[in-house]
Amino acid sequence: MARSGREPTIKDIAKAAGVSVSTVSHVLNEYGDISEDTEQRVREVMKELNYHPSALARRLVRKRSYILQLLLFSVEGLKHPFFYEVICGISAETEKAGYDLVLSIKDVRDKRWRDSLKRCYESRSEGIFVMGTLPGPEVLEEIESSQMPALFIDIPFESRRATYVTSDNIGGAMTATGHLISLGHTSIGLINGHVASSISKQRLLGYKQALEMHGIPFEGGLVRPGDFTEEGAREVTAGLLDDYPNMTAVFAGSDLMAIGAMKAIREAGLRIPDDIAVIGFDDIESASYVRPALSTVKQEGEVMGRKAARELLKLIRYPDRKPCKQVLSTELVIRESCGGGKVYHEGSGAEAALGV
Amino acid sequence: MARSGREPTIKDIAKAAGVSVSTVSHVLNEYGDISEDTEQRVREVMKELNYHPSALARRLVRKRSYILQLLLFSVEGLKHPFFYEVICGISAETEKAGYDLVLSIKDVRDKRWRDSLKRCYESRSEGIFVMGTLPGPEVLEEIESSQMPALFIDIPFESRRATYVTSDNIGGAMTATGHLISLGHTSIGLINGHVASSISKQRLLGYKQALEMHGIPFEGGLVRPGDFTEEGAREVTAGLLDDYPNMTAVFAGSDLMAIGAMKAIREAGLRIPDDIAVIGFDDIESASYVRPALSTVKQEGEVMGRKAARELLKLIRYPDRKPCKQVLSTELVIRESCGGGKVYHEGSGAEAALGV
DNA sequence: TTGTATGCGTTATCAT
DNA sequence: ATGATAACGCATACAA
Repeated sequence: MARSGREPTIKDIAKAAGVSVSTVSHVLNEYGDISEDTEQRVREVMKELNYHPSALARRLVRKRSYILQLLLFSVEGLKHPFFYEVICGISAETEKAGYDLVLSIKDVRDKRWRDSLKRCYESRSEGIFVMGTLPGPEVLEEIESSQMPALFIDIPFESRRATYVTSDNIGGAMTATGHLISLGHTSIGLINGHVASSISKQRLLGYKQALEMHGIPFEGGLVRPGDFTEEGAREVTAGLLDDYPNMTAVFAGSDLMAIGAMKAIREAGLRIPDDIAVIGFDDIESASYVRPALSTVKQEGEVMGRKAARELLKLIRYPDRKPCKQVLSTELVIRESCGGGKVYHEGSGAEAALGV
Repeated sequence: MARSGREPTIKDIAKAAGVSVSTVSHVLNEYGDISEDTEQRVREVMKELNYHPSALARRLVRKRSYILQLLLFSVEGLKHPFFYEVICGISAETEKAGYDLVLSIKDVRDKRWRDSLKRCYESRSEGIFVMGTLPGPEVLEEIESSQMPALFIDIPFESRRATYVTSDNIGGAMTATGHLISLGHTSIGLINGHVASSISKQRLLGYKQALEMHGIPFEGGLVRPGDFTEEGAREVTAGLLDDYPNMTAVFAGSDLMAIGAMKAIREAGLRIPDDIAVIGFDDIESASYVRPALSTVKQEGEVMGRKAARELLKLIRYPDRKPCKQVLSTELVIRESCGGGKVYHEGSGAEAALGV
């Protein structure tokens, strides 16, 4: 046994097995050029000494870190369940590929995000995932100039070594708006996210296109910027309700905001969906719990994470590959908050039993 | 400039600045024994060449990885928002301490969890966080025998180098049950988690103690093991409703299960809280969205994560320190699902405006 | 099939 | 205040 307190090294194994370090190295890396006998002996010694080759040393000599960074810009108070799903997808794929995933969660207001990137460079991360609400465009510049393969989640940024995955926000918004129109609504409010956010812009676009397709004139006042929070949406919706008494439906840019909108509607003494129909975006867990259950546009977080990971791995593996963005299709989930629709079965059939 | 394609090394900096590598190293590590002039020059060169010292090399020579592992055993379909909060807390503290946090999410059913640990050893992780539903007791044995400092979340395991943080499950369960009792309920169902899970055992204990304190006889049939899922709780509750028509309240071991219970209650044609009162555990986001809003016992995930991280860091820093477990207090959050109580204000005052 | 020697990019020890 | 040099633990080209 090696001196206690010290991790056994490849030398210890070699000595104990009576061979050279390179022989040990060869069995470690399965070169397949070691005799049955020797290999057996070496493996036994490794077991015996509980040997684990140092990834630190291996990474240094191979000049590869096998590390991927996940940088998440989080907004306080907005613990987005959607992120959790995406992360699960990313983790599954990167682990399968033999990478370590280093997680870094930064508050958007934390000005020290450069420190996180610096440490990411020092760790020689082979690539990076970026998600959440960017503290500013400098993040994009910084990452682009770093030349590091990068994959953005729901942040449409492309460069020579970077690309993104996102949902079909335009299509999803069109579907949502179209659903409301098909139910007879013509005065539809839009509670959007930050105007700066790209997904908000796209959803506005989809909203407009749906209106246009059905010959409904666009009314700018019906569009209000929320901030992706429940409370923000509640306030904005209250204003909308005051200004547009004829409005009969609301499309919110996220389920969280839809829930805020529902509160405002109820506070105004109106009923959902009888007086005002509501539809959201995301399909978070809560969407099926609120009453009435929220109709929404579903995004598959885990799938998004997996696709992101696979793309980043390709970018790393084939440095000359042109980054390829991916737009995932969305799915309309009809529950109760828009009325009139059919009931969406969620496996258990519980919704159906509850009646609409 | 260094040959393109290669990251500049400390040698490149030394050469370009006309000094030795050790001088560069000294400014890098702020020994404070380099002349103003030289330091200035070295720093300029580093900027110019966009130099980032290799953490790989540094870690090897220092024999420290500055890496912490986060192992999360996840149950499919149970995307626990609570975990997300805990992870945020862990990330914040570990990053502050200068550590990289390597995230690994494994499905409980995935038998290859040993691979994750193996890679964790190879990376020379200085410590590990473990959370979620363990695939078996072998995980504990494995981690204990590894001698690695370990911190478990909501998994009461202690050894020479390991300990855990958890909420006061007994106290929380007592509070919840006591709340129901104080509202006049005497026949109270308990939808618990897996019997094997320690937190379930503790919550059962708290439930029993509360009954005893108020002289209410314990009725074994009122206790049913759920599986922490919404659907499981729904089925179990249905059975409970059939078997105990006199039951007037239900305490669920998690908010998710409470929501499932609510569905079953409604399906049985009963009203909440008029016919059956319901209280949960966790205080996840959805708890405030369901109608009626769910009264529950709140656990602070982020705080738990921060405490866990601080404790693990101490364990690493002081190897002879006795691991110190932490039990965080819980808080009763009264909303609408138990009736009779006062209204809990959630900042916005929206609940109050909705009326109860 | 196995061994020897060199280097990966740092830090640290010892000189000067 | 600065420099030369030996580790750190491994992989690999080359020799035997």
